[in-house]
Amino acid sequence: MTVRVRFAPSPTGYLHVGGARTALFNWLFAKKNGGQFILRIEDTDTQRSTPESERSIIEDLKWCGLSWEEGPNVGGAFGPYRQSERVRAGIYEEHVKRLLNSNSAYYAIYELKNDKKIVKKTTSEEEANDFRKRGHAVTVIFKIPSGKTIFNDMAKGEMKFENSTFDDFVIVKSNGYPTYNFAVVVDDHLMKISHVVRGEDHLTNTPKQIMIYRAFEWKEPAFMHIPLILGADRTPLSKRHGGTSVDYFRSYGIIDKAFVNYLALLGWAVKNEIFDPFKMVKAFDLEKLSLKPVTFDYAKLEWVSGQHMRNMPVEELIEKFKAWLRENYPIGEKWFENKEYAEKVVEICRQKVNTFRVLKSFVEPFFVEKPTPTKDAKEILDSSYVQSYLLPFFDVIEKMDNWDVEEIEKVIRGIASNENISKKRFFQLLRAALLGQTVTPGLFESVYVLGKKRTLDRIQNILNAK
RNA sequence: GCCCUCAUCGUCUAGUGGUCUAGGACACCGGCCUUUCACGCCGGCGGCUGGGGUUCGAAUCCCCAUGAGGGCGCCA
Repeated sequence: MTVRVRFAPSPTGYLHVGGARTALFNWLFAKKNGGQFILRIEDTDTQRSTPESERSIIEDLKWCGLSWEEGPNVGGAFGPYRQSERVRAGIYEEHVKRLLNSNSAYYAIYELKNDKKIVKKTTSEEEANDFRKRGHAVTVIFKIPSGKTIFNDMAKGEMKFENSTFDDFVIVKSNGYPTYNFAVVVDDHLMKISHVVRGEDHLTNTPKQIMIYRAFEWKEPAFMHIPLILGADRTPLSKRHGGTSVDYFRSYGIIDKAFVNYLALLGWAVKNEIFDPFKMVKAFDLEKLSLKPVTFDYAKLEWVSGQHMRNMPVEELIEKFKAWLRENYPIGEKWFENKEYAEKVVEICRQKVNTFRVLKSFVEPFFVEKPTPTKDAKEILDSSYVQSYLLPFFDVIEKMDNWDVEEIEKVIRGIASNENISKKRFFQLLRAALLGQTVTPGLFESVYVLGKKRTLDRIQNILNAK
């Protein structure tokens, strides 16, 4: 059997980290089994669905590195892949009729001014249309059969539900659109989905859906429900906890691979925690996922990001960093005109930061003509002793022939011990003078990367301002 | 209220009846390195939700309790 899985977001907001994780696990499962990963847009909520949301969800999925064989704007043999388009194609309508005919569903006619109160149930289309013409709201309701519904969840084992614990439920709204529980069944079946892997919030929807499968006499796919992501206080992850959308972490400056790495880590035990999830498909095993709701740990995410920051080839990091700058700090893109210099700068800065946002602040002073001093740096530069230590530094640097880190270190240490100043103060003074910050990459490396000319120019600038 | 799921350090987890005085990672604390902040290295703190069983033996199996999460929409 070919594995076909899908991710089916509703375009009513941003892609949530939980959604991203679900999508990732589906993707991983598909790849591992040589199957297909399908994207379907569930936009049957005409009030809340927006095209912008669909766009941003798709963009965020792509940022995560996910790709799909079938979906909107991609096509495929089982399209269309937007439910609104499927409504227009009459796909659900045709299936509702079958349910009506087999007595598995009925029309509900509501009181004229009260669309909560059902005044009549019927399976006659004619009768329903009649009422509709007279202004009554009409829906189609699925009739819960008697008995039990039993299925096997891939993670949790046998699930058994008494059908009597469920109430008949609406499958077609009065505006003609199918409801979620109905549309998923029809689409998953028609799209030949073999495994439905989704959040645990859908667990109790599953028996309802299975009842529909059985009413159609269709074979249902395999189901697996994965735990939800919670915040530190064990309540559902929300804005109060920090960010919840993929978009948030993206602009926060988390590296894409690290984000996906962390998502995979949530519930998946591996020996080496830092990895490229896309190279781990063989090792991936859905059924080994942990069953308990997981807490989203922002600190660990940052750590994972930092690991990737340092491990990945600089060229690759720079590509990603440039993409981040394009979206968040466009003037930073021109920093990379001098590729060789930029590479060196990034190389020394990446050693100490975890996110692009912080990388940007480390890197920036290397690229601007005259760095704007931070408050701390300004305080140092305003003090009276500045000239007396910067002058000898200038002279010594100017005389240097071999421009290498060891030599620079020797020279700087030399001044610190000759002059009447502590190493710490002197080093901080140089940081402030050269980079306008008191927190910088290693001082000797910084001077080395800046190069002789820039170093001299910057010192000259400070001296002139005195 | 009814139904469903889950339960090992603060967090993510290893563990599948004896090798567990419960292992790792993040966080935290201390130290080293040292030029700031970090990175890195070393060390420390810290946990089997409770109660009953089953068994020679339970983190591991069963039951109950408790706690947490989810569902019970013309939302998905």
